[in-house]
Amino acid sequence: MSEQRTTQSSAIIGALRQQLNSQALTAGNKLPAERELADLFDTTRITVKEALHHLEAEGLIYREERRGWFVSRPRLVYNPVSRSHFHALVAAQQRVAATRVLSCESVLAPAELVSDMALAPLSRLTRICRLRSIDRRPVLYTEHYLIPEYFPAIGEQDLSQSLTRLYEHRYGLRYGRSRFDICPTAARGEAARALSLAEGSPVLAVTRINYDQQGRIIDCDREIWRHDAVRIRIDSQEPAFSCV
Amino acid sequence: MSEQRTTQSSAIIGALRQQLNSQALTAGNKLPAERELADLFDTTRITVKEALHHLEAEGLIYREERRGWFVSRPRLVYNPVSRSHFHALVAAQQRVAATRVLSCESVLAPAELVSDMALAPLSRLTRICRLRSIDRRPVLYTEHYLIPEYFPAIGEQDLSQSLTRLYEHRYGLRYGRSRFDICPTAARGEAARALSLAEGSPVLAVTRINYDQQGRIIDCDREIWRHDAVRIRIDSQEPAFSCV
DNA sequence: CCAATCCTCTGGACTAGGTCAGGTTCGAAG
DNA sequence: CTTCGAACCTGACCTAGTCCAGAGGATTGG
Repeated sequence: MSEQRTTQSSAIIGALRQQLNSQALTAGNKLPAERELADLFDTTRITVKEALHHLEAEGLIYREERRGWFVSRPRLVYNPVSRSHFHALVAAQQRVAATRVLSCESVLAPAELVSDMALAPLSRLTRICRLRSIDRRPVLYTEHYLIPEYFPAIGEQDLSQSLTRLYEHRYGLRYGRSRFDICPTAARGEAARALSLAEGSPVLAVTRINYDQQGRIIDCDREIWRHDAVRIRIDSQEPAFSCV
Repeated sequence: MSEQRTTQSSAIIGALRQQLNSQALTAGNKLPAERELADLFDTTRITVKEALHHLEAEGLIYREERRGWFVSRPRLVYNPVSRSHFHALVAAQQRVAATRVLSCESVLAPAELVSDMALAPLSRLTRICRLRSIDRRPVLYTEHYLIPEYFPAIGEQDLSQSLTRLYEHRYGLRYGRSRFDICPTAARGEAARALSLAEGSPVLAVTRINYDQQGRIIDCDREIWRHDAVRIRIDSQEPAFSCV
């Protein structure tokens, strides 16, 4: 309303935003093809694409490679600090979760983990890659790097369930403290492919290093979330943290 | 190295990434103009732009409106849960902080805050807008919404310092618990202008609702971070949190 | 009934430019 | 020494297409 100089792409953004608000386009719906939108707004595909990228950055819509643009569903509210199980968390928000195990193998520890996890150089770790979906849409790619000594024969277990539960029930390991890093970045490589995202799409990377109750590092996991699928919520109970 | 079908834009990305790694382009440096890069790589500006947007999404470079593209500095490691003071935090990471107060006025409570803060409809709140910089680059736009009854004549105080400190020293209010929401989204309106970001650039929005030690809501603040300027790090001390 | 094939729709990647407006700089006027 | 304007630099925004490859549905042959 207070916008005077209105560019074409912001006009498209406004029009689509209104459609989204007014429920004319509802969650899961497919938008018209880029070419159709270009005709509709009497402009070129590049301009339309720019508007779509804008709404994508806001998290209102997302694209699937060569399938089209779709209206995003509400973000999953996620508290990485509470050790909630993905399936339970998703179910609690009236959504349907699924987990697919992509791989479980022994790998050379990546360079950045050697320092983060205080490993000997050239250590080997067990890497578990999984892809998790909400309402059939892949939203989370995870890589777990485990210290193999603590997890003998983990490859024979059912890895599509909660690993936290598996650690505890099967290996008697309980988490003590953890360190979380939350970093907005871009999808690359395996994660981009698994989430069927274009290389370079914005994602939220959550890395955590987990210690057991004796303070030993037991594993590290990297979560790559589609940026529009999640909202992180943390309740700090008491001001029990020191000031810098 | 394992990329077989290499697109032009990914070739540009690779070349620039290498320059960035090899310190040929170091933090704060300006990249060649888009037109120059297009000549250099013998392609069009649109293709170059796409590559630059990719590196921007990763957080390696950033742009300033009509000034050019620059190499990002290391991200500030930020723990929103610990109540650290911005200036102290930045100084601890060998950087220079600055705060500019943009405005301090009484406003009608925005609709979403009425429910979040459990206010009466049409309540008035005191809004303080500030812009914070690291090494002279604006990286954080904040809006604080205060319950006016608790903060008489706050407009006459020095608002460029830590508000936490002001609350405590001047008004005798100490934080109890807080709720944080961390949400990757896109810059819009005032925040985009203040951070001199193009509308639609990715940002990280951190919203928190603060309660005092008696459990009364005392204020709410919304932080809009340039997405490449920050890495959130949280240490969970003990597994004192319940599972969902 | 099923599988292989083809055909269409879609976004991905790209070319080759143009116009515009805000930012910077530097010289000339005061 | 300061101020103000012109020239120039830069990204922002836009046109008008082309070609390609993956996804998915329809058709066809066994």
